[in-house]
Amino acid sequence: MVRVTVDVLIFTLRERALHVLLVKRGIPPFLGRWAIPGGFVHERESLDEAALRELCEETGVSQVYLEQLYAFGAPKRDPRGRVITVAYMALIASDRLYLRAGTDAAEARWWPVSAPPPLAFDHADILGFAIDRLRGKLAHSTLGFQLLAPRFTLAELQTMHEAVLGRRLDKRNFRRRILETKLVKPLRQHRSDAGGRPARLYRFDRAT
Amino acid sequence: MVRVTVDVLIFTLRERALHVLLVKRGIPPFLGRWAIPGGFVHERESLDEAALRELCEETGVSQVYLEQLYAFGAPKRDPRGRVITVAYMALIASDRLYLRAGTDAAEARWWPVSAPPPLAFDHADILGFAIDRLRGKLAHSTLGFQLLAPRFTLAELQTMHEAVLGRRLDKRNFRRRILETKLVKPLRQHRSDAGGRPARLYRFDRAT
DNA sequence: CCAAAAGTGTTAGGAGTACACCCATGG
DNA sequence: CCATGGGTGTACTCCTAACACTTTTGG
Repeated sequence: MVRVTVDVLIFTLRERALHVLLVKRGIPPFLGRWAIPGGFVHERESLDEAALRELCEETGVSQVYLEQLYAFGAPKRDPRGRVITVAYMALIASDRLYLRAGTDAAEARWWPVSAPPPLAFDHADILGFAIDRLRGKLAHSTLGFQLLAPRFTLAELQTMHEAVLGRRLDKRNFRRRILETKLVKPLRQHRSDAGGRPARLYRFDRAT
Repeated sequence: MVRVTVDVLIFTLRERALHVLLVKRGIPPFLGRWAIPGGFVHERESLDEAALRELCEETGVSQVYLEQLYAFGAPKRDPRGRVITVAYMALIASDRLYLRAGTDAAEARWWPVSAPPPLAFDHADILGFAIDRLRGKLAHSTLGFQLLAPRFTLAELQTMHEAVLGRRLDKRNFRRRILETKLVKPLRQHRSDAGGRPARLYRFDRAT
């Protein structure tokens, strides 16, 4: 009989780079190898609910962006037997994150997607699939805002886009394009992190 | 324990309209209702292989375009118990089709996607998902050629696009755009179906 | 006053869209 | 010769991309 798991790719921004949460396996197979967090789907929960549960167990957060990616079902992807996995992608703003102590996993940490460690199972394929999907949807949807705090500067928004896409963007074109969409609403507040002119804060405005 | 099925949406063109193959259920639940053809995933086959197998059982064809769409896993989507289904989409040129006699299903026939019958389970959702995906990918990929015979006229190609998108397209713009892509190669042959000037034939040319 | 980051317009090229007439063939 | 479908070009709009200097603050 087939067993079904969900694996959840949890992305966040740290230090201007896109990171993914991985856990170190405490049991065979692939003991000590890094893996995408996940687990079996329970009898009375939907796939989406299972993914939310895994996400919450791992990070303690809820109310996040979550999207199903793809079902991976090669017969020998898990040496223990027939396991099909449905991969999900979650995006979390780093200000909402505190990694939960005492998880199932022996160890959990953030890895930059530009230089991940060797991964267990077919998880490298799954990670590649997720990054492609994330890049593809960034321009045509509002999912990117999920990686930012509720109030953000345009420089932060641009840095996020650059981190996801892995390339630099033109500041003036970026700002014009963003402001034309009416998806962000300027606030009266400003913020000055380092020395320099304080930046205006914006918030995401789904309505318009 | 969870069971896993694959459901395969098989699309083709008939009489200038996009059609989908549905089967009439011979057993409860939803006895007599129309449904997307599918079946359980076997122990030693991948999801893709299971979808190919179902497709071949239903239509007798192989070597077709097949793409995984989405995994549907609401706990009560099947009243008999926990069944997760992975939906696939297949595209077949009508010249390659002959519906296989003596399938599992009591009856199988083509339905126009613009006016499908009431469907079993959550299959109406799945059909809607598939059509959205097909429309979305038509412009940015070469999958549409799978719905045509190896040699086709530009009018046939345009009719196919119109059938999938559900709207009329401008002839001159369509032809210019297609020819600019270099994806089609003109042949020396022409064809005259009805009265009128014979149309030049083309073939899909993946190489360039 | 100097360093550091924020903020701001114009131009050129390419993509998409609207639109009307002549051509080749069969009957 | 006429009905039928095949085949062609131009102009306008909009989006994208390239590009450099001024402004505001903290130290």
